Amino acid sequence: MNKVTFTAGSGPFLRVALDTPLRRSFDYRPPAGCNPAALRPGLRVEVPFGSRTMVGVIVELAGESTLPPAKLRTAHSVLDTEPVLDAVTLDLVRWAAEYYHHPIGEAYAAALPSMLRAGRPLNARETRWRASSEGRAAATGSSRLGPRQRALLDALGAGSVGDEELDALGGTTRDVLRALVKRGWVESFDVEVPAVEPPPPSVAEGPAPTSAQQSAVDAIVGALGTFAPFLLHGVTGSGKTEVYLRVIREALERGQQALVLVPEIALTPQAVARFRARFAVPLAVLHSGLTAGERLAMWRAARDGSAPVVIGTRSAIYVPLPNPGVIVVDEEHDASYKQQEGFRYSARDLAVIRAQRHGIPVVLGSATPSLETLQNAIAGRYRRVDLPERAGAAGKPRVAVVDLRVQPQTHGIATPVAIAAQRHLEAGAQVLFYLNRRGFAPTLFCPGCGWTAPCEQCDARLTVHRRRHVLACHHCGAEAPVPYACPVCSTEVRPVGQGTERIEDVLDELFPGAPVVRVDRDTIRKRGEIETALERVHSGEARILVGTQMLTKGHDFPDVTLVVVLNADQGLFGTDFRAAERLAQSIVQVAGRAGRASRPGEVLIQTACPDHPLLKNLLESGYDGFAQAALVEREQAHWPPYTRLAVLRAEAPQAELPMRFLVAARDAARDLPRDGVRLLGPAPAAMERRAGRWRAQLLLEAANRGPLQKLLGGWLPRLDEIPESRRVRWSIDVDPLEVT
DNA sequence: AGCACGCCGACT
DNA sequence: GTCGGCGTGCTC
Repeated sequence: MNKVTFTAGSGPFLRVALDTPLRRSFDYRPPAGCNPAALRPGLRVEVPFGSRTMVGVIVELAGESTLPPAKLRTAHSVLDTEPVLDAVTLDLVRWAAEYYHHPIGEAYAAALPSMLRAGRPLNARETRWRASSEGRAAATGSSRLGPRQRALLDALGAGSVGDEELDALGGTTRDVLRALVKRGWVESFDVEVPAVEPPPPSVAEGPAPTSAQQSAVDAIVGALGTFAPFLLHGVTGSGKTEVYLRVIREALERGQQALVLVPEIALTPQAVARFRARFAVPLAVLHSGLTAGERLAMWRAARDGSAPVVIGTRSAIYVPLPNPGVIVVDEEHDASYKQQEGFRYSARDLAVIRAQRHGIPVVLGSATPSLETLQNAIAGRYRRVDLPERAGAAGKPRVAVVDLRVQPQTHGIATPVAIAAQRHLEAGAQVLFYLNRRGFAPTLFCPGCGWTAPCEQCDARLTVHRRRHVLACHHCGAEAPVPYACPVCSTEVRPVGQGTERIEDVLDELFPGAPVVRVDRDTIRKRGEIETALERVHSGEARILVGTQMLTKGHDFPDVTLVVVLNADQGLFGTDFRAAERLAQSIVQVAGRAGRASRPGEVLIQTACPDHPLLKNLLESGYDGFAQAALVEREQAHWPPYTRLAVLRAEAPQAELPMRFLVAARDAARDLPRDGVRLLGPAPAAMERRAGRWRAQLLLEAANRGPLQKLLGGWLPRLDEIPESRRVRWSIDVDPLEVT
């Protein structure tokens, strides 16, 4: 069947990406009286869309439109005089939208700071709101005020709020605000956002590089000006950062910019300070804690080149850069580079694509590289550079397993571990306990009838939080009071198993003279709190550290000489094909915290399966040995990096809908050229019910990207035609991190 | 996703 | 009599 092509008058037409989940762009006529020669991709436009007006990005100028002329509408205005996104960034976003099969408009929205998304000018200052003097008088006096108005005025107090805070307050806060502004009780004002911090007056030279560092620097610097991906594999403490710093300095001396991506949790003031101390140039730092205005200012500084060094988390991969020389992805194995909802892109993988487009080197650094990256190095696509020795040369830590089946224990701490900890504490050192499970106990159990406290919204058990006196669900956030007795048989219930809270208590008892600091999401709620906690460790005031993942990322503890992994078994039998990789990375990363300075370190791993091949491998031949064995297993089992995956997920409040949708989706692929792509499932998710919603998934597996991409391209547009698609929320995840 | 329109139930 | 529940159609 032939499609009718309309040529609606003569061009140019604007092909515009709009922030909607619709998987296409929209054509418009240029605004009245606009100079067609000034139109370019990357300019933002304000356009009518249904009954509202929206801000979009011109992605293409089209000579003709396939749309009937009567349906074409005219754009209201062009918002920019020059494109906000440069050619490479425009291309990168388009590439990502296609590769991850995400609606183009949402992809562009993800690449822009919120103020630009909202149509504010590139040079805008941030708008905030505060109570006027009349407003403050009204709040204290007896003026007629709605309860919500009073609450907002109280919240404002003597301070002010910006867009994020308003959104966080939620609901109809904006309407309340509007009413207060109208009455003159709240006024808006613009704040000048400090662009970027000025460089320090003097910069340090940095330590002399080791020979391994020097050859790594030489290799990467030698590749400046060409596309060259590097795997920089350096054990913890081998000085990867020093390599980054020296490569970046060289790029700066050539008048180029550097983009440094770091995992979400690692962007600490200390990490930034390390960069700031070395370069006599302004630094743009992009992370989730910025206000909308700050983010725009940083983005602008990167875009116009006034900040030659840009450090940021995942979304910084989309920052426009006029003259990039090198991209660094630190801790490239970190899961936070993959966005886990909505637009599910991998900033690490996009960094390689981006470097290719710019024709520059990209450095993927890690002590525990992902198996994907290792495989790329083995296949010769990435150049591997190793940093073997630990700078400061403390020697390798001694690693041993403690068999929980035979050793006596006190609430999750084996006696030999307690003795070792005592020894290290008496020697004046610090001890770190790692347990990836927060709360007091993972289960509340009835010894009478076997009942355990369930979450009403999820297929999960509630975790006991004793400090806050609640049962909490770690999957949906639901909370409930802690019952004294079993609701079924009235027997007294008790917490079973260990969480970080309980371990903290046990350690207090075992080592009364040694203050304990606990670091997990319950003790660290706000940005900056982790610094306070870590300061207690660095000052020596605290002697024992207990914590989750949070503790393993990017923090150094020079005086810790013993690291205890309390429960390795959780990761040994995970259902996901990446469980072993993740466990190995966690163990190696946390072990890397031990014995930094001149003191030898010791690592003890508690497990009930000391003979598990993964652990034996890791202990006997380190991460490299583990990775080698794991790659063989992946190849035999047809998992990535030897196959390519995509997951179609669906969820709905009704139990049977997601499966029904996925079965129909499977059928919709029946007549498409399959080309070796296998469809596995659908099957209910590992946790079928979560936050009151039922979930299921369909897995796609292929030997190569090509056929998988082709199938997805033909298939996904059909899914909107499945009747159930209106009643489920579905999403596609290309290169998923988890397939459970 | 929004948003409008349209058609049936329990309430000021 | 209407307010409002959510099915369904549409967005250049």
